[in-house]
Amino acid sequence: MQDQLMQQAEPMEPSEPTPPAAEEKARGVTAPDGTTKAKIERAALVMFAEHGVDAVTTREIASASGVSEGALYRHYPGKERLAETLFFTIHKRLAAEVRFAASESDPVQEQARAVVRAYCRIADEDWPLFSYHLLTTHRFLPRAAEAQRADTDNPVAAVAAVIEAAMGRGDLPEGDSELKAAMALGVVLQPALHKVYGRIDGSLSSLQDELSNAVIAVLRS
Amino acid sequence: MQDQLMQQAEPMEPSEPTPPAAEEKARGVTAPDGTTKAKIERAALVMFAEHGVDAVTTREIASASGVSEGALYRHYPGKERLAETLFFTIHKRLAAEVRFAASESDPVQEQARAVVRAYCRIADEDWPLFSYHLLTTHRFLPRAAEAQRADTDNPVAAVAAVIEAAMGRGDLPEGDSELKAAMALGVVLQPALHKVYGRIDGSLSSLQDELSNAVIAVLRS
DNA sequence: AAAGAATGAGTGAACGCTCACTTGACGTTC
DNA sequence: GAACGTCAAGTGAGCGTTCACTCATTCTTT
Repeated sequence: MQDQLMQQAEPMEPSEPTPPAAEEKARGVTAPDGTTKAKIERAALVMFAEHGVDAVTTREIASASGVSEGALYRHYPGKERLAETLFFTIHKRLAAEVRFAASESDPVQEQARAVVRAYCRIADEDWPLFSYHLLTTHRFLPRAAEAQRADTDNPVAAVAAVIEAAMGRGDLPEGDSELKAAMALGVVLQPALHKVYGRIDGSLSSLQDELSNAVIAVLRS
Repeated sequence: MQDQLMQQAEPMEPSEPTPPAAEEKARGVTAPDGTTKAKIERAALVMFAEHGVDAVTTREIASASGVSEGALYRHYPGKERLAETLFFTIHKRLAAEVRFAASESDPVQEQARAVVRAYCRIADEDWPLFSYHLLTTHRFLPRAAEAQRADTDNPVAAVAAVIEAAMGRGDLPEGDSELKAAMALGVVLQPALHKVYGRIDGSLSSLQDELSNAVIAVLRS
């Protein structure tokens, strides 16, 4: 990206392969940090989240991650599969975290608080990954519609399961658990979206009390 | 679309220019029904909503609306502006309907019910338009970030204004009206999204009581 | 030296958009 | 009322560009 000049510039040490001006850390999503695969994933993720999958070219991903375009194809069969992998990585992780957070607490209010806290933590820890998931759900979910209900776990099913269990326990009034799950998720995800649009600043975690209270109110409504 | 065969086929009456098998009605979004512009808009809208703006080609839009590709460029400077026009048409309409619905009722619960009812009605009346808006917000909103706060009215600002007024009136406890607006919108929009994904069936209106109750619960939380 | 990883110029296909042309409705002239 | 001119609307083959992907070659590691 920095033109052809730097080719015969000073021979920087190989243990620091990224240019000095670069500030991005290459946290892996699927691969161990520092590997070529991780660099590709991180660069793709950040750009996908900002501009959308279609607006980012393979050349741009290569250039931003400091590797060649061909290297991308050694690790992924194509751009689409790369985008899909990134999506489902966090998709499955969110589901797992929801189930875990709910399993650690008891009355449904505490479960709600724990789940909201987990969502906020994940979002703040890796905002590009979280916002990418938020913005591209409609690209990948319909395709996996069958796999959805079958093997692949997902956040919605996880939340619905928690609600259903609470209903069975008498913690919540009986009702449509799918709808309750959707509404509860909306309470958290819409503010997250507004953060993407710049209408809300600060971390999501700083809102967790208000979010939790609203979620609990929805569940009881 | 139907090959070259039909050129010298039976001479169908000119008052019925659409092929007999066609079932789409060409409800206009910006233009009067039946016009070429309306046909283009409707076809583009349906395909954009289903596959995303980038996945639909101008050739496909032309073929689906039964006009030539060139005709599209007589009415719009390009595909992107077509997509943008469709988006902002409903964007502004939603804002106007929110303000109107809120102005017609008094205590904030009734306002919430009226606004939710309006949202559900619009969604059910023209689901392609509504779901297109839902799925492409992140494509157009950031661009209009400045215009957003200035001249162009928008649903979020409208909802926030209603909430703020209710707070001033003492109808609701004081609090962050932007956040409350986001959460309240999420309660409605996330179930709408789930309808897009096929996780929820039936009209949105059939859920309006549950949605209203949840929205009110959020506002009071 | 052999295998694995990375390179980057090259390729073919697809796409948004253009433009010379056709069509038909309407007005004007004699 | 026939001939002509004008104009808006529509057409579709074709143009230039972009992009995902390939592969012969080079570098790196063991």
